[in-house]
Amino acid sequence: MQLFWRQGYEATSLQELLDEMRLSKSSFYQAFGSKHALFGRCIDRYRDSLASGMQQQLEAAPRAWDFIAGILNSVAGETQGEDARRGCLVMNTASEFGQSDAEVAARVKAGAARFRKVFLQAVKRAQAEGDIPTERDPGLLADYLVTNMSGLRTLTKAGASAAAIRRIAGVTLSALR
Amino acid sequence: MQLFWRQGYEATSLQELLDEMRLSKSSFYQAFGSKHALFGRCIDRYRDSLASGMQQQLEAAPRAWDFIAGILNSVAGETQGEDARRGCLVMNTASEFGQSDAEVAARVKAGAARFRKVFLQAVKRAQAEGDIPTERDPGLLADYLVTNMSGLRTLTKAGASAAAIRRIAGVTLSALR
DNA sequence: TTTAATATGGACCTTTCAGTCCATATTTAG
DNA sequence: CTAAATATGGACTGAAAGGTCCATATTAAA
Repeated sequence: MQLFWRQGYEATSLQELLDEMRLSKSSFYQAFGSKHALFGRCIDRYRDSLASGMQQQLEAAPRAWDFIAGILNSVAGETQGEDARRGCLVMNTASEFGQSDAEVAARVKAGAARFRKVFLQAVKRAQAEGDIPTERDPGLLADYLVTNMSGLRTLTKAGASAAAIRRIAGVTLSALR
Repeated sequence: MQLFWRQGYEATSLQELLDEMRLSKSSFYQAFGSKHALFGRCIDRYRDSLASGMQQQLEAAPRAWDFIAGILNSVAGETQGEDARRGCLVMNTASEFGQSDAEVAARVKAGAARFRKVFLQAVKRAQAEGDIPTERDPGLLADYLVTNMSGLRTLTKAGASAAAIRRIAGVTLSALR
């Protein structure tokens, strides 16, 4: 999953996967069937672990607004360190595959839907807490947040600085009020 | 350029390029040197032609605001037709390469900067025309617009409908007022 | 301890990848 | 018309791609 996340599907060779997993080819094919099948499971795992992590963060946040602002600003932190600028596996995959592979496209859609769901809860709670006007459509704002997370991460890949990301995230947030 | 745009760099084979260009291998290598070199020129060409097209649209628009709204909403149209959901070559390349290839990264950065420049002009004119408050930082809003264009196009690749794109674009626009 | 089931290493397969090379056409210049 | 320069087709290369297969280890059960 880490390799696919960092490099994408095509750019990750079977050999790299074997080396990283410390597995022989036969063990690999017995366990996973194919590179493509493993990739599918990686997307699923990524989606589940990221979504549940977000969920926990949301539940732990004193205010849903803090969660939303925190998630958007956290992209700034992804410009530094070991695994900098690797983006989001689901959106990276959307970009690499588009609609060319039906199975992959379905997984991407499911991933986007999961992330949207967390944002939807967050927006609704923020509305209940008085931080977002109740007349705004929470589903639409959730879509908007997914869009902006994706956009911010792509800008990160394009070389944007942490400071730039934080400033743009501020504008994104301002649309919710 | 069309092939790289639709499929990305790795996923486009030399053979596909030769077929599309109706060129033999020797002619190709004499003319372009390598697949990588051609790719670089494609990015440059894409950047120049897209940026100048945007510039023209901006100049032709009765109000800069119409241009901004039009560009954002035009992504909705990219969900249908022949070349649907191929995104933006520059941002697709940002996603595929990240910072892994210095030469490519520089070209991506130059591309993003060009698009930002057009948006910057547009925002400034829209401020002069009274459609965007003058106290807003035009450079920041330009960055925000690039971010949202990228995000909308990635959502397109993830399978979002034209209607969804238009609604999200509406939220994006609302942050400018 | 013997037998059955599972796991694994490594050789091998075909295909495709980007890229090179050279002999032959074709074009341009004098 | 000739000679030089350029363009091109096609054979060829080595490397790497994903994937298969089988004989040998290893483990678990009786």
